[in-house]
Amino acid sequence: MVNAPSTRTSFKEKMRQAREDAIVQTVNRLLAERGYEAMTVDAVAAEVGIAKASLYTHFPSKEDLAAAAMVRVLLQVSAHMDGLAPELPALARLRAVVAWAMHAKLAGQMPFLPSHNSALRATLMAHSDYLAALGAISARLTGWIVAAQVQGHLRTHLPPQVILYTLYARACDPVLDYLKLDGLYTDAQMVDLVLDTCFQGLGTSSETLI
Amino acid sequence: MVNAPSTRTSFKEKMRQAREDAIVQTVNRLLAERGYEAMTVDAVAAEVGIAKASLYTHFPSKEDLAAAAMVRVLLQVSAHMDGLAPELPALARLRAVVAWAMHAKLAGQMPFLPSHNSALRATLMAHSDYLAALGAISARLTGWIVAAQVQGHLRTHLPPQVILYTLYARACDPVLDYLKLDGLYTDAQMVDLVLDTCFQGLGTSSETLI
DNA sequence: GTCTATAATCAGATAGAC
DNA sequence: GTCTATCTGATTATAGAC
Repeated sequence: MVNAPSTRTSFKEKMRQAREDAIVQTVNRLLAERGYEAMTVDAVAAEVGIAKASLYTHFPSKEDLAAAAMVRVLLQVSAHMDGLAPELPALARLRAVVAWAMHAKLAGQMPFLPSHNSALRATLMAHSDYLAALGAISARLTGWIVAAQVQGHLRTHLPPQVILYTLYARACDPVLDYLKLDGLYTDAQMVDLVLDTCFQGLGTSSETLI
Repeated sequence: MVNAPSTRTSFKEKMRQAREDAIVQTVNRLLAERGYEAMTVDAVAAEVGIAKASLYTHFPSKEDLAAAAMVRVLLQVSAHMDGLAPELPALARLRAVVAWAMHAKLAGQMPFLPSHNSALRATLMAHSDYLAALGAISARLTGWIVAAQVQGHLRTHLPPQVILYTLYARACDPVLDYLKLDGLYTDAQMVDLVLDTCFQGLGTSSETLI
């Protein structure tokens, strides 16, 4: 037997996986550039360089395409979290995760966060892989948030949930888009500025106005 | 002459204006709920209770419809700014404007901020009324920001432009959407929480806060 | 001036050739 | 398995009746 069936299957599966990666990466970029509604399946197929019908052999619908892209990002975030030194203070790890996401956004690889009630939101909320990845990340981040509060690095009267949402929102902050349009700062400077406003706030500590 | 032409014209113009207001208000809400792409002209016409063709006698295109809604919000913001007591510190006025926008968002009356490069963005950037209103508000807010920095209430090493963008972004903060979904807080509590994270930041500092 | 009905276009999804 | 060609439905915009 020259070709063992398992070998052939494995090779084909590998190719298939590679192409799916290329597809999902393209979807990621187009989602970041245009958002879900404005991203067309034709554009995805054209950029990947395959026929639209071939796309549909990999993903049954446009919504699943987007969900796969979101899951990919979540898994990347999770992997990045795994790589952070455990001896770092929890606050430093939180900053690092948000900074990583901001850099991804500036690189055009961070799909928009589904804030407004789009058709996509319902799909994502029914997508078990997405929910699992999001839940896992949220649980870990919440643990870090509580730890940072215990260590006195995050303000304790803010509910952890509020801090978690704020970090998610800052990871996709449109301020980065505006600053990038101005072109006055490097990517690193923009990330530092937005991180600074996020953790330190806009106001001075002396102001006590409400 | 029983009916003076000017009177009839004025009355008709008044009716027309009233209907345009109803249209724009509906557009505002649908933009807030669904975003530009997902808002259909059919839906607008249906909610207003007129035929789609009648809509097109008021506004030549969907894009102009959205632009009118954005201009309406900007004019409302401007009017709100006019109504703020000038003796208030600049920081208090800035907080009040952002708080007003947040309440509008929670009430479903704040159309999304055109952050991602949508088709609408190009239209708005070519819409003179929109640019004029946005420019006027930005100039006034920047003046308040600089004043607050001079008074020591806003951190001086942050460029005013960065603070301005941050305030715009917070006025449409998706954190409000997430908190609202949880349903744990009143509108006022949510606004206070997000304002707090915006101006005070998430982190503690060496100096005591509040 | 408003509405019904329709044109024109575009996007998501699929059938069938190879 | 991939591509060309097509279907189906939705959406923007308009023509023509009243």
